[in-house]
Amino acid sequence: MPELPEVETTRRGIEPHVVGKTITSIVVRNSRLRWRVSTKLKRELPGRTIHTVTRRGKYLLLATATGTLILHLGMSGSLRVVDGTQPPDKYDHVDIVFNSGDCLRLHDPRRFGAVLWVRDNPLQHKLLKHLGPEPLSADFHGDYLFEKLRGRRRAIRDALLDGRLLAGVGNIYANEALFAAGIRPARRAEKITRIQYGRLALAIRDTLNRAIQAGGTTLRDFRGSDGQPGYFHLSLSVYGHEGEPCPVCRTPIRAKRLGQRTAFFCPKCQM
DNA sequence: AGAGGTACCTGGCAGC
DNA sequence: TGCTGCCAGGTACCTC
Repeated sequence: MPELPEVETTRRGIEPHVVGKTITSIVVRNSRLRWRVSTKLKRELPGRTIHTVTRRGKYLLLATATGTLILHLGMSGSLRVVDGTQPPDKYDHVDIVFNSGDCLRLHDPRRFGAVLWVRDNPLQHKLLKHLGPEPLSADFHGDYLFEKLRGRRRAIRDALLDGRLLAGVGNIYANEALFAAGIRPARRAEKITRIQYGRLALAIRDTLNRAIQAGGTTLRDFRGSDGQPGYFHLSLSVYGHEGEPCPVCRTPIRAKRLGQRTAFFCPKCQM
């Protein structure tokens, strides 16, 4: 589910409800997420106050004075702020309960998500340390892509999914941005010109920004922190639209297996 | 170093 | 209706 826009939508949704709140307890109903949820959380988090809620790539960082809670939503995770008395459902694996009576509830059917507690600088944690630039930041631009991908033979779609190149872009937005830039997903990175990379960087930024504005993309089960789905799926041009007409030229959209995941493109608009 | 495959897990859906 | 197989928004880790 969640790529950068969905995580950012979640961040904005929970921020006003958790900043300044003090944690009273942690409830772990199923500790078997991507990594086992540490029992340290129950000891160390009560009494801590959340100072900030930030995002790095697809990771959410809830900072306290003594450490940071790192949350990842995996493929199917979502976070909601609910009244602590509300009964959990089958996939509500972790609650972070606050002194206000509210709790931050992690729902994750596939359990690819993560909840980690780190005392040191979270940006130096091994999961975050090697992440590439934020696509919405000033240090991400076409020249960066051109320099980093010079001589690389891999498909551009695969390169865009690599968090070490660029943080937070997943399969949906990689495909959508490539469509907007007129570049085929299977195109070898080394064949793309500096000019085209300039267009691609702008397309990535624009696609992500528009998705955030729409509250993210809901394909199956994504819900924002208010329980509402995102609406960007209504704006998807190619992703999930195999056989349907290209919104620009009406040529049927094609789907192609690239590596382990499906790429979508317009054979006429994308070269 | 880079590329490719596997693994983690469940729900939904197409096809029979 | 029910079973089987395949697919899915992520990414660490392994082998070649």
